[in-house]
Amino acid sequence: MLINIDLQANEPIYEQLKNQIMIRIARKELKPGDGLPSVRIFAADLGINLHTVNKAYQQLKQEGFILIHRQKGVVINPEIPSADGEYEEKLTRLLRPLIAESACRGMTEVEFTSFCRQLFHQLTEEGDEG
Amino acid sequence: MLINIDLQANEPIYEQLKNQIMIRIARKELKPGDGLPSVRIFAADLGINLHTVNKAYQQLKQEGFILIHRQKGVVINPEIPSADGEYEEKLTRLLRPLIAESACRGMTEVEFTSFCRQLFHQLTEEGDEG
DNA sequence: TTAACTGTTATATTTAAAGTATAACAGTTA
DNA sequence: TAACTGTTATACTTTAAATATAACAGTTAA
Repeated sequence: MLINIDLQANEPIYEQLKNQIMIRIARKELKPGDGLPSVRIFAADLGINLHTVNKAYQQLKQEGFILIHRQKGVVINPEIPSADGEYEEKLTRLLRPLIAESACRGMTEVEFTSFCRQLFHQLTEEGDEG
Repeated sequence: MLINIDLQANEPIYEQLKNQIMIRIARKELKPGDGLPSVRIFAADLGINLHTVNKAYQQLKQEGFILIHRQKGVVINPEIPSADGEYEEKLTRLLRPLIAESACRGMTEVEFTSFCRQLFHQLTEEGDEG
């Protein structure tokens, strides 16, 4: 698990952890059924507290990305819930300010969507680890 | 200035304010040279503190969206800085987690970019106020 | 059985950000 | 002079994030 955490960043550590794990699932560096470190091991590796890892795990579990078996450990969910109406609402809420600022700064619709397409590519096609 | 603020939301009030103003600039409901309420008036209208409005204004000024003349008030900047490398870095940092989660949830590149295109349209083409 | 490991829960504490409450200053305008 | 600007300063409360310990319940291997 090559995870980089920036302790100085504005973004909360547990959010960074969630994002890093989701990014690795998208890149297929983490595949369905793959295991994640225990909260204690992961916390020790990253030099952070056990509860911070646990908070990330609990939210990832709540959102359907991982399964937690009491003594078997943490595993990537083979059936991550598809994007539904609720998720699209969340996505809209988060994307709208980014699109607004980009438009204010002169980016066209084509420029913005091309930018997204390129990022999407990097996240799903790049790398040899998957 | 029809601005809606949700005092119960997780998103900080000054962030909501910044976003609402940027969205209205993108929609051309706010045009170059248009004035914004004074910090005191705006705060009173929204039922919040003067400093919260001031914080939003200071950041919008810092990012080039507004001009502040000491006694003349606050005005939409006619020359909002274009998207540069630094902005694209920020945009990448904010978009990557959204794209990763969308990919995990089965959205394709086409579906995601279409979603963005639609949102972009709503923000720049919709409404009669502009 | 014992020891070592899981996730989970509880409690207490520290730190930083967000927001509020007042107050004052300096400059402009009617 | 009075009323309005943005700005700055100080003090306070509330909340979220993160840490520090400790313990519990269940599993697994020695």
